[in-house]
Amino acid sequence: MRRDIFQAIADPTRRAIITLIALQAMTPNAIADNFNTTRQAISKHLRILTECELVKQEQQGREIYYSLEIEKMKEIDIWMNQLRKIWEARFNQLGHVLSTMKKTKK
Amino acid sequence: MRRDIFQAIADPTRRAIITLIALQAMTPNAIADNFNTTRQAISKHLRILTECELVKQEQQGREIYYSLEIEKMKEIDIWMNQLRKIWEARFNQLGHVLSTMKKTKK
DNA sequence: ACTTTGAGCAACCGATCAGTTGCACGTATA
DNA sequence: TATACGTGCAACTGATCGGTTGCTCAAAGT
Repeated sequence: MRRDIFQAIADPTRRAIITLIALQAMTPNAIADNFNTTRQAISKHLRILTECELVKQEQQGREIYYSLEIEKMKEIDIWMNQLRKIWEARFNQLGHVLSTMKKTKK
Repeated sequence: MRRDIFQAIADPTRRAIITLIALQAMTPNAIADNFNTTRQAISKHLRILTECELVKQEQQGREIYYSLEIEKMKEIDIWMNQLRKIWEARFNQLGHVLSTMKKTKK
């Protein structure tokens, strides 16, 4: 199974779950109350989120509290920053080309 | 069709395409040279990226150059920042709880 | 002990996805 | 004008997805 973060956050329901549990740990039932689906469907989403370590569980009696693994979210930042770097490199390159053109003109 | 950015970047091939054209505009054929798939498959990916405005086209004779729409990428930043805000709010709240506990202890 | 409650797991279903093959169309080039 | 090239589009296929229903199991409540 090729579960990665980007696939995990692709689904709107999963993004909503992430937003929900970002504020406080919640049980599957409590999470499901916020959606128009069955608890099992939410459970499936939680399994996917757990599989790619975006979420961690904490058993408390027969209840399981799910909370966000903030560190893992940074992987998205990392990708975005890599992209920004490439973009800036391109921008500098363009600047270089422009200054070269200027020089040539001289 | 519910094409949104998050679904667009869920696919690894599409992320690779984004990284490729972030540096410079490229034609579908040139892009396809970097992958083990057919040109048509890449064309499909480009259509999806175009549909959610992550990519823009520029016709040049019979060739079409695709380049990255950096502004659109910021939508990911926006979501991440919203999440960060929630996370920080939670952190402050936790701090408040801790200080309240301290006071109670006194 | 019996019942209720919270939760995960498995099997199924329709929809969507990523990829392929085949085709059509416009633009260069000979 | 005939041919090669670059591209998009449509139809098909196997795989995956998101969701439902039904089951089991363990922990709480009576």
